[in-house]
Amino acid sequence: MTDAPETTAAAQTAGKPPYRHLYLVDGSGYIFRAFFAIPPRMTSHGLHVNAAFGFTNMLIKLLRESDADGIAVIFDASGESFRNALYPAYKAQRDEPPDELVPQFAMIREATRAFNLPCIEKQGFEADDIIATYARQAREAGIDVTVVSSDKDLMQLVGGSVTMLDPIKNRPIGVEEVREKFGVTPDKVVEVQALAGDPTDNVPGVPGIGIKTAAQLIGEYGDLESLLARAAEIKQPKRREKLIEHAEDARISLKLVTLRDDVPLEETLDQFGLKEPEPETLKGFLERYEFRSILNRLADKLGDVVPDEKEAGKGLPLAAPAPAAAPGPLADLAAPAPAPAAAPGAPAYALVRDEAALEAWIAEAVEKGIVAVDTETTSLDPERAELVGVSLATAAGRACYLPLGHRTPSEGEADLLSTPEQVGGSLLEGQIPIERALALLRPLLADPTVLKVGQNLKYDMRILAKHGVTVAPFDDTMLLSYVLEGGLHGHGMDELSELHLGKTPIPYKAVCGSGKSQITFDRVALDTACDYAAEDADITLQLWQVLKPQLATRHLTAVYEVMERPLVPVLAEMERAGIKVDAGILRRMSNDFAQRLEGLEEEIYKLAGRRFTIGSPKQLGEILFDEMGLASQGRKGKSGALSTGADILEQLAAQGHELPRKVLDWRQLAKLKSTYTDALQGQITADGRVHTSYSQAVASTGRLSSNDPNLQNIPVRTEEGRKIRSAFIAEPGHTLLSVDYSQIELRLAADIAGVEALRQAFAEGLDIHAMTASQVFGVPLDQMDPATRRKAKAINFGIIYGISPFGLAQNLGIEQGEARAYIAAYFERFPGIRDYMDRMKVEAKERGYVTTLFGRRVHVPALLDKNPARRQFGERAAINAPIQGTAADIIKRAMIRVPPALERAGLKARMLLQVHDELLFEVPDDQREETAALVKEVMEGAAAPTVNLSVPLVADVGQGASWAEAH
DNA sequence: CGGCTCACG
DNA sequence: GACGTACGTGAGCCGA
Repeated sequence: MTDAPETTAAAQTAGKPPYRHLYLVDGSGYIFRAFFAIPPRMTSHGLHVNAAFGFTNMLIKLLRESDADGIAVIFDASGESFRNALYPAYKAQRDEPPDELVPQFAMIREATRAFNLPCIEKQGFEADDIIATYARQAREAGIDVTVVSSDKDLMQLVGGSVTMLDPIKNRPIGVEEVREKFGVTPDKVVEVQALAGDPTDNVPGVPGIGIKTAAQLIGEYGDLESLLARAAEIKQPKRREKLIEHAEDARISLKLVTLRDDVPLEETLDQFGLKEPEPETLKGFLERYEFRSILNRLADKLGDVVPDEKEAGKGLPLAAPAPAAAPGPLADLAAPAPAPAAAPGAPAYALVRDEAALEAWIAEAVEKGIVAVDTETTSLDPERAELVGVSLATAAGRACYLPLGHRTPSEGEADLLSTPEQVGGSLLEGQIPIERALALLRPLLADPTVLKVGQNLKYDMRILAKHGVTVAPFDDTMLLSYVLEGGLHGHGMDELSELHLGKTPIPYKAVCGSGKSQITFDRVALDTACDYAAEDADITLQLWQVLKPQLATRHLTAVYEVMERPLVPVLAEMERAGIKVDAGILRRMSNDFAQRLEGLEEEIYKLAGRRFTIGSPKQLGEILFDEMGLASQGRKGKSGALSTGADILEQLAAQGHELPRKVLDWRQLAKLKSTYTDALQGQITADGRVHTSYSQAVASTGRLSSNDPNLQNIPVRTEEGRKIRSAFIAEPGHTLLSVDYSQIELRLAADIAGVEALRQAFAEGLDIHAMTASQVFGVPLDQMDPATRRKAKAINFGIIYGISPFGLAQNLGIEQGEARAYIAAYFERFPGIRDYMDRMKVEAKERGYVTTLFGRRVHVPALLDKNPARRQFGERAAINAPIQGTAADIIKRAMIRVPPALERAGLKARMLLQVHDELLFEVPDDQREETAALVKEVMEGAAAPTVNLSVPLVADVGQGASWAEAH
């Protein structure tokens, strides 16, 4: 090995090393960082091994996934180094390492030897100097060098064929990263360090100069000596004096931070070529410290740990890129390399095709105690979706895809002669049978010691529940983001990835296409599917790593853990339950509407003098305002067209015009037909029920939203519309029970704004709108007329929304001046309201968000907009959000408590729907009364014990065979 | 795909 | 005095 011809530049080496890429691992640096970065971990004997475990995994990763064909691990020798002779205080004030860490120093050396890697240290020198020495030698010998460390003191080595790799973040550190950190190129790093100093190592530097200033000075003067020589030219007096006064400190600092690259060393470069580890030694080491996941992963190399391996290497979950050069001695430790030349830094993901591989991933997840999970299906609608595959991620950049239901791509059009198999496609080979795979996954996904991380896990839970798989415990990155940054941006994975990881995930469109040529995920080729699906799990895990720690630091743990996370399984169950809908009623209504619409259309055309598209605001506007010359309020929309909204048509109708009235009637029926009676029929599934989907991370205030279909906006305000609710029915022998909060937002406004008169009224159970009317308009309660009460009611709503004279005038159809006077009278009577409004505006402007009584943050970025309209919009939102948001918090708390309360009481009711202040249940007839009382009690007490409201919460109960009757 | 309109709390 | 108006949603239709 040593007989290769020497190069002149490599005079110090004993021969030309038989490798091309040398990895110099900073063992001492690693252990400190790993100790604090990796969660605590103990052997059964109580020995702390977290840093050693991380180190071992890191070595395996290097051996398998990098192109390293030479490795040396470098350590600090015990005792002082030559730097102490230069400057006695150097590293003098360092704390003793923690007790749990001390024994791990030896373990890491043991690990290094177990992998048959050289362990290098030298008295009187630090690891960094040794690394610098070998890096220089390797560079001169034409060998690429990667320094595995994140130590800033090593960054001076970067450049040319030398790069660094942060082993904990698994991130390369190149010239760019160094420049980001120090503001200069690597060759100037020591100059900057010398000026800035380093308090942790007691490197003095020049007082008052940090990295920023140092970089700027070095950028200007080139190097430390030139700067010191010309220090008198510095303009800032303080800085000039300090530089002159501390010039000698700076020179000593330079010597302290400059690494020696001439350390006399026994081991030479040619000894660092990879050698196969001794299986018994390695196995002994792994067993001694109980690194079971690693034992499993290396099972095929070490024998008999996982007995039923069929092909060597096949079960290994690690995908390694093919070595660039001839395979090194450990190449055979590496998994087969399916990954082609990927972009630098782009991880190659593993495709799991046999049970052994799946078991290895599961074992790794168990070992890690955390795994990100994502399912791929044939549809976004969980009711119709079929499971196609599952992806798992166990660490950043480490993920796999488990295909389960991929089929042959269907070719061409199906015709009458096609067999069902040709239409449906046949299951591809090389996939673990789905039930077998799920049998393996089931214990992992239910394992109480393994945290499952997902993005919008409710969806995956519903899919997996169909196969009898439950997921617990779990975290949801979408909800983490929602709790942390609700109101600032959306919480979809692509958006979060861009935002937090600076990475654009593979677009779904790129995999499945779009529009007419879109295919379902089960028709995607396995390799493509793997890239896409495993990336999702990988990103999800990385998002968790970014987001989860922020919960505690921003004091949002309770919001997440008490109100959001526990709601997920509750919502999943409500969605799964669905609500029974009588299609016959809807069909008959649709037919009725169709007939009446036809009649109305004839009349409208007659009145207009011609046929036109009534549903087109543009055409209607032309008829009304141009052809018929009706006077309008002149309100215009963004497109510049005059508005034909209901309020405008209402005014025109009030002026005695026939056409606007007819159009209003037509619109009402058209809306009911298209949005409700027609659309809902198509949403009824095979069980005769409609299953909505709740979005938990959409509404900025903390509310839920309902979609596909939206069951939170089923008509109720008009007689005609309410009929649609009669189609929502209970199963035979059951009753629908509706329990809704009475005036919850107004009650909360009274509490939050501290309006004593309102609180009093609620406490006494008075008619709150009548009370308001008597206060504001001076009418005694016993003489209250409906019109006055109606005005007061509008004002009360206005308060909740962030009232304005214009809005109130609009709502009541009165002059703005009159509305202004009402508001003034209101504020006069209830001054707490105005104080509250001002407080919210100030708070929101200072902090960017307002909070609910339960601590939820609602961000209102519009408050800082320079456009006054948008800013005022933000002000109103800031006023409304604590009220609406607190109400949302309360009903969420109730929803979480109701199912276990029913369970304890032995009641069989199912919670079906939530409509902001109402919960709808399907109850066995004989349990109506008991269930109603229980639900009412839970809802009324839902703020306690976290918040003690100064107003009572009241929930009203209704029941009947249909939602129309129950409401 | 944005705008308009309208259903709900 | 600007700016364009009540807070929060989702869905269907029209027309570019």
